[in-house]
Amino acid sequence: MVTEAFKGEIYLKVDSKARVSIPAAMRRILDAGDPADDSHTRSRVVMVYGAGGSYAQCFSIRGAQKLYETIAAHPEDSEKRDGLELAYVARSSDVEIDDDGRIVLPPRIRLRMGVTPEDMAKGFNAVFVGKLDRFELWKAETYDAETPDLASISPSIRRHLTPPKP
Amino acid sequence: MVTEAFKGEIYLKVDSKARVSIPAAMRRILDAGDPADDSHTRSRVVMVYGAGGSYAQCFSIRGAQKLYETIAAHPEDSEKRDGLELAYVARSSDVEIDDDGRIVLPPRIRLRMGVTPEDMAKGFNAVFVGKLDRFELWKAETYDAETPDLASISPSIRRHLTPPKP
DNA sequence: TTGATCTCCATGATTTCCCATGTCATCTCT
DNA sequence: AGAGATGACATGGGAAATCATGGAGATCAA
Repeated sequence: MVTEAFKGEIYLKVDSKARVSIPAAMRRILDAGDPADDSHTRSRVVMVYGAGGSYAQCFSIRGAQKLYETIAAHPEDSEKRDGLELAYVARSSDVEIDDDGRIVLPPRIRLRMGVTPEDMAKGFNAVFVGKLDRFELWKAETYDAETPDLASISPSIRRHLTPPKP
Repeated sequence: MVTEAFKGEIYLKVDSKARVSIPAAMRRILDAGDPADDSHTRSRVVMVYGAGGSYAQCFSIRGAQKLYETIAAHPEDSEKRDGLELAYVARSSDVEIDDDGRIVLPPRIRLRMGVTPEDMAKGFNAVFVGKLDRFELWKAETYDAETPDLASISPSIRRHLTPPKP
């Protein structure tokens, strides 16, 4: 049922108006995952900044709906439910993709990513990191610093690529 | 059936006349959720102050109708039904949105939010907090103090994203 | 009349929209 | 094969529209 998935690390520029192009390949997945009713012409991306890490998590509309169903499965008055609503609903925004394939990063997302006023004045680089059902959006500098380089992770990771025996 | 939902945390100013702009994105949802009959030109928001917490809960007209149906599903003479009717029906007001997109906060709502006379004299900041089918309206100061900050909630929250076992 | 409330207007800031440009990769035609 | 056309993408800038907010006058109730 997995149609197509977010993949890859794509570096793109954010300009001084906080605009970024969404990588074309990812944009196509977002388009496909946005039910076409006539309340909105353009497709959208759901950006979450409440779930930890110095990056934003991004979902297609359908991806976000699945997330909300998971949240709604918790009892209405539970603490977990409150926390999840705070992290993934209150601390999220639906962002429209304009006709040039760009979005404007909302202020809170920029905050979460660790974007400084100087970054904004000059523009800065961001990385889109595909994670199958979602992608993450990082400030390039942060991503490069916090992400283990390939040499160190790959041998152990590879070992787990074989499905575990039942 | 999910049309569109309230999301995000938006900080706005309340002036000394108790006026606040409703964030444009939320206003659009309220507009869409207010059936257009000619008894009212302007759209409205249903503000509830009886449900606990130091904030007001706000619904679109349609959202409130759904709420009333839920309440009506409880047996007529049950204690739960009485409580819900008091909290969500008696202690609520329909507030009109003016042509500039603003509302005037009713006194009862201000009371619930913990707004002091000094706050009113100078004006103060409020936060609109989206929760899908409704949004909450807080005094900014209170919200910031009572809401766990991002760093502290996130690691534990993420762990709970797995749906609860039935 | 005196507050209080409602309407309308003004303004600065932001956001949105539209068009232009540069750079690739691909395609077409001789 | 190579020159040039074509089209998709990323990026930049200016003009126009929207948004939040402040204040002045009109209206209403007591």
